[in-house]
Parts: sequence; structure tokens; C-alpha cells
Amino acid sequence: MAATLHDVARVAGVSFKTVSNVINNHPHVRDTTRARVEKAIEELGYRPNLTARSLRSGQTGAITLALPQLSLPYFAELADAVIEAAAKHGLVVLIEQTGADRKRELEVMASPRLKMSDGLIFSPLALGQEDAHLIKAEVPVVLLGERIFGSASDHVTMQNVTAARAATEHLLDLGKKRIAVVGAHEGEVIGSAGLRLRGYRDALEARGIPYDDGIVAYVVDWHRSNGAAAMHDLLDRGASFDAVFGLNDTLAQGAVRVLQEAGFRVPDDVAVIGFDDLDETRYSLPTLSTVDPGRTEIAETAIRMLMERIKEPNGMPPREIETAFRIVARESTAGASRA
Amino acid sequence: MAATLHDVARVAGVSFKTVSNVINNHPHVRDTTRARVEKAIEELGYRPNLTARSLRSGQTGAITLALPQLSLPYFAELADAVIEAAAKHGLVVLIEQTGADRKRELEVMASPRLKMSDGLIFSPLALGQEDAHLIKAEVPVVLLGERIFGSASDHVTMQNVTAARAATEHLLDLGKKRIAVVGAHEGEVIGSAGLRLRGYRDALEARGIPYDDGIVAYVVDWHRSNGAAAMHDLLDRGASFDAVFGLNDTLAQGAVRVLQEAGFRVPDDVAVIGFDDLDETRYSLPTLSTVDPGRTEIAETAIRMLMERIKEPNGMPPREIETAFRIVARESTAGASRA
DNA sequence: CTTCGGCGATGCAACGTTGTAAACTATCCT
DNA sequence: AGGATAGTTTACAACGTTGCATCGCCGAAG
Repeated sequence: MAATLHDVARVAGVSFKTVSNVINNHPHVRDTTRARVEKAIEELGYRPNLTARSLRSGQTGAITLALPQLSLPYFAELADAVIEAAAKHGLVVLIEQTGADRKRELEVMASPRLKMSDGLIFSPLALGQEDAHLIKAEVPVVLLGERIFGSASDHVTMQNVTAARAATEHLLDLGKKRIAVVGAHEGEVIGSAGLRLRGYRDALEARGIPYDDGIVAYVVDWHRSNGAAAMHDLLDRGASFDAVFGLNDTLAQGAVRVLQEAGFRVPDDVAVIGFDDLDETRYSLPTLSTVDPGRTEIAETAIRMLMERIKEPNGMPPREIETAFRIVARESTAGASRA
Repeated sequence: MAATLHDVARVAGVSFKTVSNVINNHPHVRDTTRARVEKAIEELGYRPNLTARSLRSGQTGAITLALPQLSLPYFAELADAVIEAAAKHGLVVLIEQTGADRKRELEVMASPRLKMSDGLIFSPLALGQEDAHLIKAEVPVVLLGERIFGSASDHVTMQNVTAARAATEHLLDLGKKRIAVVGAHEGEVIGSAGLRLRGYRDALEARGIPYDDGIVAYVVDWHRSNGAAAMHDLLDRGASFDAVFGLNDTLAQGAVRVLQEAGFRVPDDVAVIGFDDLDETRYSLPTLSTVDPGRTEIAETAIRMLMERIKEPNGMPPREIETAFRIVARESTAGASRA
């Protein structure tokens, strides 16, 4: 059995409350008493019971991170960043997978389990803008991603439009004229796909290049196989293009693979850029140019906002924060400069 | 403020204990009473306070999963599997990253936070066999991986030797004669690298092929860049080989990349097999043959064993379980059969 | 010499739940 | 009708902690 305050108190010959005072660095404890208590703590190997402390204090020291699936590299890296950011503040992270299922996403917010943590960082993939009013829980929520704006919760998002525009401009600056898009979502306006396509169109428009739906490939999911299928689709249609903007890295990698199989050289025949800066893009063949959306900053900002909300739930109106991005130029867009 | 048992009791006009009985499906509750209580629960939106329940019951309904880092795909997929397996039993998973740091790995087992969960599934990467006696915590532990055998904890491991032997035989069956190894660890006997190299040697020996240290590349870490560097090393040495066994998929992918850059065709010139069956191996170019080590089974077995230990901590001596593996033949070892 | 203030230590209550035991009620048998 | 029996509800304590209020003590101030 684990030792309790009472056990320590008995050994140290003080009241259990004094032991509590020692542990909580209460100011008025005589040095000799403190020493005696600490010796007893040492001796018994006492460790505070965090469950009891939680019950009493109403705080758990844990937060929940809800995301679609860890086997999707983007979310694995996001989780990594969130856990590290949380650890810096002594918080531990409980992970819930929703499988991008609407029902499970709603359940996460409604589950009593959520109260085993002090707050929720939530990255939905099934819920959308029309569900903004459903984003609420018994604990403070920080929303991630680009599917829902203007909810009652704090929100951290990447600069999708601006970053996608910069990625497109990166290709244009290489002298590319016909930039295909892989991964658009039919009819989507917000959401990662919608916003990134918007940035793409903005870039074209600024240069006076007409938008051609014939070189935009639509997909349903953002897995590598979808990127491959989309590229097959483009090639089958006989589309002509000299560059590809994969709306995320995974799609871009699928597209690169199909391009290479079809005999195109990347970047010489077709330059390719992705989006997300997954770790693996540094090791693919060729290494993939991409957009670093500021994952660490997203994680740290989310944790900071969540802690502020936990401390003061109604301290301020919901905030929406965009993180800084960065174009990462690698082999898949190397050389080939128009000069 | 959240409603409590007392609030519900007041509304329903019963004692708070009766409400508790309703919630816990206590048998002797009159139907009319139950209905009245349930109505009150509904009305107030009562949700049990899990922290209080934990304090009272001594169980939290959570388990801790400690692993090196989620941004390593193998561990991300392992975590995915563990979370899903845990969810089937109504358990929630708290993830601790150790960064493969010895100090942090020891801290995970010593931290009082661990008591916020009922058990620990621990995949160490810095601790080794000599630390077997250090594997203990205030909660039951199930050890994963191949670094430590014979500890006082239950242990789930893949069949490294047998599976590596099968992988090697798969290459031999294609008619390959000189199989290079990428990813060996200097002087390691157990551990994934040591065991898989053992399986490789066993396969060669069984066919009467001498072991040649000249086509074994040693690395320190198992990242993709290490696989690439190791392959560079082999090529620079002028080593000659017609197949490669990457001791994990990531290494194999790095090696494939360098081979392709150097003008070798995979699998025609050099066949390659990896180990782990990462999701992404299904999408690389070429798709990578590999060993499926039974990740789902590992996760489910670990959860099952942990739950048994939680229920009965000293019910039985420590168990060591090996999961079933499967050779996954894909393009990187396709055709080229000797026939 | 009394009073006051601050230090040091303590006791009690409370956080919200469940287990144990007891109390009450209705039913059934003799 | 009396008592045993089973069914239903309740009271109380406990899980281990922290906040609040209190209390005794000592030195300083009046």
C-alpha cells in the first residue's frame, strides 16, 4: 500500500496537515519540522495521490488531445509537438482518436472522460463549419485546423491561403506556367483543401494566369493512394502541366510516384511542392519541397491558450490565431529556374 | 457547476445513495424509483465525476503508454493500435514520450503521474537488458520490444529472429545470393538489431552460405537518413550484393533511395525487404516488401495482459508472449525469381 | 503586566463517489 | 396474527487531499 499523508505524519510525529503544508511549500513551517517531515517522506517513499488532489482541487494536470488518427503522419507529428509543449508546462496528454468519424468527434466533446483532463485540444476532420455551434465541452476547448471558424472556442490555425499562395508563387518563380493541383475537394470553400485552393487561385490571378479546372484533380481523402489516383487521372485526361501543387505532402508523394512511373523526371519535367513539412519529406526521392506550417508554434500556442482558459474560462472573447509559415525548397523544385 | 449525486437526489426526492445505486445498476431498485431518478439525471444533465469515482475505487480507467517519439512512424502506428485496443475495453490512453532518453525512461516509471493511470505499457529504447531489474512501477507494467527480456513484468514481443530469418529466406528463395544488411548495431546481441541479424545469420547458415561482414552496414540510429548513409557506405566500399535486408522499413526506404540514385533498379538489380510493415511501405516506389510483425496483435495482447494484471497483480508469474508475423511480398522483391 | 500580532501547528470540513451495514417495507408462510 | 423473508432505501464512513478557521505560543509594544 502506498503511504499517505497520515502515515508520514505518524512517522514524523506531526499532524497530517503539517505534512501537507510541507509538501505545498506553505510558508510558516519551522525548518526543523520541515526537515523531520521530509525525512519521513523519504523514508516511506511517500508520493502524493494525484487523484485525491484532483478531486480536491478540481484540476487534473492532464489535457486531452483529440485527433483523427495517429497513423496519419501529420497528426502523429502534431501529437508529438503537443505532448512536448504540454510537458514543458508539467501537463500530461491523453489522446483520443476519432477516426475522422462525425459521431466519435461529437462523443469526444460529450464524454464524461473528458473531465479526467482540464482541457481539450481538438482537431476535427468530420465536423465542419455548420457545426461551429456544437464545439463546446465541459472543459475549455482549443480548436485546431481549418474546418471551423468563428466558434465560441479559441482557435489556432495555419495561414492556409497565404501559405498556399506562396507555394504556388514558388513554382511560378521557377518559370512554371501550368501548375496542376492534386487534392482539391469538390465544392469546398473553407477546410484545408478549399483554403489552399483559394491561395493557389490568388497567386495565379495576381500574375494574370487564368485558372484552368482541367488541371485540378479532385479527391475524397488525403492519403497517398489518393494522390496517386489523382495523378493517374490527370495523366489519363491528357492534361498538360509542368508543375504540381499537392495540397498536402502525402498527396504530393503519391503524385510524385506516379509521375516517376510514367517517365517524368521530378523536378526537371515536373516540379512538385507539397504542404505540411512532414519529417519524411526530407528523405523521399527526390526530397520534397513543401510548406512548413509552423507545427511547433501551433502546438505551443494551443497549449498556452488552453492554460489561459483553464485559469480564466471567461477571461476574454474567443481568439483566432494564425501561425507563421515558411516555404521549404528542396529537390522536387530545385534548379529549373527560368533565369 | 456540474450536478452531483446530491443534486439529482434532491430533485428526485430520494437519498443520494439511491441515485448511486441507479447509476451502478444495483439490482434492488424499484422501477418507479429508477424512472424518477433517471428523469432527474436527464433533467440536470448529470455526469458522474470520474475523479471522485477514481479516488473511491482506486482505478482510473486510463493507462499510460510510454514510447520514444510519435514522429517515428513505427511508434505512431503502435500508439494507434494501442489506443484502439484500449478503447475496446473502455480505457483511455495517456501518452508519454521519452525521446529514447535513459533518464526520461526511468522517470516515466518513477513519476507520481503514473498513478493517474491503472497500468503502463512501456516501449523502452534507451534502457537495455542490464536494466531489467529497474523495470518496475507503482502500477502493473507490460513491456514491449526486444531490448529487455526476463524482467519481472509481462512482456510482448515480436518474433524477431524467426521473422528475420523468414525475410532472409524470402530473398534467398528469389535466387539472391549476396544479401546485404542495413542497420546492424555494433556488438548488439539482443535488441531488435541483434535479434534480426541473428535471424539473418540463421537463414544463411541453414543454406550453407557463409556470413560476410563486408556486406553488413552498421548504423547508430534507425532513421531514414541512417539507411541512406549505410547504403552509401556499402557502395563506397565497393561491396557487391544482389539484395538488401533493411532491419526496419525506414532504413530500407533510405537504402532504396540511395540505390535508385546510384542507378540500381529495385528489384531487378537489387531486391529489398524491410521490417515493420509501416503503412507508407504500401505507397513507396517501388512498394516495399516487409515483415508484418503483428502490431494489432501486440497491442491487443498488451492490453489484455495489462488488464489481467490490474485485476490480479500477483496472479501469475511474468509472462513472455511472441506474436505471429507474416512476410508481405511487394514490388521491391517482385519477379526476379530464379525458377 | 496586559495586549497585540505574527508565526507555527493543528482540526475540521469538504471535494463526489462507492461499500457496508442497517433500517424500513411489503409479502408470504405457518 | 406473528414472524421470517426478500426487496428497497437509507445512513455513515471512507478514499487522500487542500482551504479555512482556530489555537497556542512567543516577543514586542503599550
